[in-house]
Amino acid sequence: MTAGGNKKNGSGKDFYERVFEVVARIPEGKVTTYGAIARHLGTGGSARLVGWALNSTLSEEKAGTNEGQTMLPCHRVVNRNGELTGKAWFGGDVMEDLLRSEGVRFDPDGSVDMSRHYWEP
DNA sequence: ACCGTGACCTACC
DNA sequence: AGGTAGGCCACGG
Repeated sequence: MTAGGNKKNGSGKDFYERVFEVVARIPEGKVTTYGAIARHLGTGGSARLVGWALNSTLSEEKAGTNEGQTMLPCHRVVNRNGELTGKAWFGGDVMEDLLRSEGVRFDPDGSVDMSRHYWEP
């Protein structure tokens, strides 16, 4: 984790907070894409930052900073292809199970039905 | 201040 | 139609 395992506390939560808000606003049974979020934030072409932001936020959550409601439904965030990219980060099939629990339909390939569950900020 | 990395996306060949 | 390459912004060291 040269640059992945970050832990910025104090200043620099600008981007993370923004992503957190958007992702937290995702309705149940709906999924959005990194690019859409990035574009909404203004980062536009830097969709990777969104995923990175989630990673950082997750780090905080894991650290125990989740005083209020630090539940970031990263499982509702997928790539442009509808694939659960961060599935590995979740720890196996937790992501898929969560989405399925919400009523999300999965394609035979294992991707989410963007046509029915695509939500845009 | 620069380089390297990152859960991506778009464009060109 | 498929594959490859580059780009974008942000953060750590």
